[in-house]
Amino acid sequence: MTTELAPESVASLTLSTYERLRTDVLSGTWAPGLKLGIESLREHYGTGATPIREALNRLAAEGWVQHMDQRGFVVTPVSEEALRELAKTRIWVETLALTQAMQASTPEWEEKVVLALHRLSKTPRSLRQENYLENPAWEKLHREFHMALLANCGSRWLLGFCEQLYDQAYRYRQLAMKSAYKRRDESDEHKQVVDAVVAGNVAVACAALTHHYEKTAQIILSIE
Amino acid sequence: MTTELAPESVASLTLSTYERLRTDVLSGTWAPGLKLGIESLREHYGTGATPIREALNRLAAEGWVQHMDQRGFVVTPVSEEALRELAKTRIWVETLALTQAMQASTPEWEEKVVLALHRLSKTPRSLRQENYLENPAWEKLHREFHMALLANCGSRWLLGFCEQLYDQAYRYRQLAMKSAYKRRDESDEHKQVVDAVVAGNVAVACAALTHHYEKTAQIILSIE
DNA sequence: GGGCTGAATAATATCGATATTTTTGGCTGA
DNA sequence: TCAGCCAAAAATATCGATATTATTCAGCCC
Repeated sequence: MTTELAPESVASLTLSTYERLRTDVLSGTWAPGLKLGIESLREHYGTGATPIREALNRLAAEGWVQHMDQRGFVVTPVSEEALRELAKTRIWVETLALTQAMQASTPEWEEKVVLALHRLSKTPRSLRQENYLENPAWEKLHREFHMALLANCGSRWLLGFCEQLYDQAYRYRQLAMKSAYKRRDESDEHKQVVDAVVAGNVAVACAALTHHYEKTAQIILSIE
Repeated sequence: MTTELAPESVASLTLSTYERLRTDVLSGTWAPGLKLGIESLREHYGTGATPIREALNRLAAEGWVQHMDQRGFVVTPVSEEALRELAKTRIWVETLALTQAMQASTPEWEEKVVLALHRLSKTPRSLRQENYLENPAWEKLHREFHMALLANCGSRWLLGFCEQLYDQAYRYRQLAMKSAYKRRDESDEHKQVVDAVVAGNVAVACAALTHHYEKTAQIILSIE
């Protein structure tokens, strides 16, 4: 057997194009409803048409873009109704996942959750004091915290659904940030969830998580 | 505006290739773990490499095939453990969807469910009396019945997840059928769910649905 | 004899060009 | 003036060929 090198070192163009395109849709660089012409993307990302098309097909299956047969791709539109539906679904599905995770609780899992919260709380939300500037490190730890919370649910399917919903919600957060930033302190909300998890109180934990998401949705809706 | 023709009449090659490939994976024509070489698929489906690759990318995002970067595609393997996890997840998620659907119940929805059951019960499970031969009409109506049951849940996301899980379970059913067919009468199980839905009893309906899926998984596991 | 090395081989990934399809815009006729 | 229609233009979808990357296998060194 040969020695293994870092697998990411030479990703295929399709993969890296996929990742770049995905990032740009998530971050709102490509606005909702925008037509994504093959030719313009080809130029923008400096590749041939094949990697672009393959990436777009994957993104379409994941719901980030829509594919109209013979008529190209558009960034999936957003709407107030879609956000409400997303938030609702997220509460349902993540509540389910958290319940299962807590029922299968182990000391190792509990420790990972506490650790994830600790790391998150030590990282600043914004890179600048005066006005908001996204902190990639915080975003990464925030996602990891929420996923650590659900990691123990015992179903990769369910976990995958939660990731999808998280990322979808992230896009709405990003789009809202573009128009206005409302200062907010989530750290207390996170802490309440973890406290309930450590105490083993499923009902309280789910309620805290629900409250966290309802508030997020409410803030975004108040901006738009 | 010009007159609209049937939109399916001239599907792009990518789309029709995607559908054919998907069908072949679902039905077990391409066995789990099988390497799907671009060249052989290209010959088999009589197209260029581009439509094949695009279809494979979509299927990869949906979990039907796995994509190893620079190393091609393989049909997602199956395992006893994966089936158990799938069945478990399905019960969780569909129970959730059914609960929400019933809480938002309307006469129209109830009627659609009853109708879907009626149509299903009038269609034979197998095309032949002596031995099992899949009846595509029954399969179609069976899927429609299960989706009608959840259609009222109020979340397209949740509904999409349920469809994914249904189709995944379908593949396991198909694979199991290839080795042995156990005669089974699902019609009674379906009826029990609908009776509880009509009666408005959420707990009983969810229990009946859970029982239905547990039995399915158990039968498949007993074969393998 | 066993494991490593490095060309030969086979496959994937990518490109550039072509064939189809949709869209645009101007023209005609009422 | 406006609807309907045809031709030109733009874009998507697809192909065939090429560049890149993994795999195989024989030969070599230890």
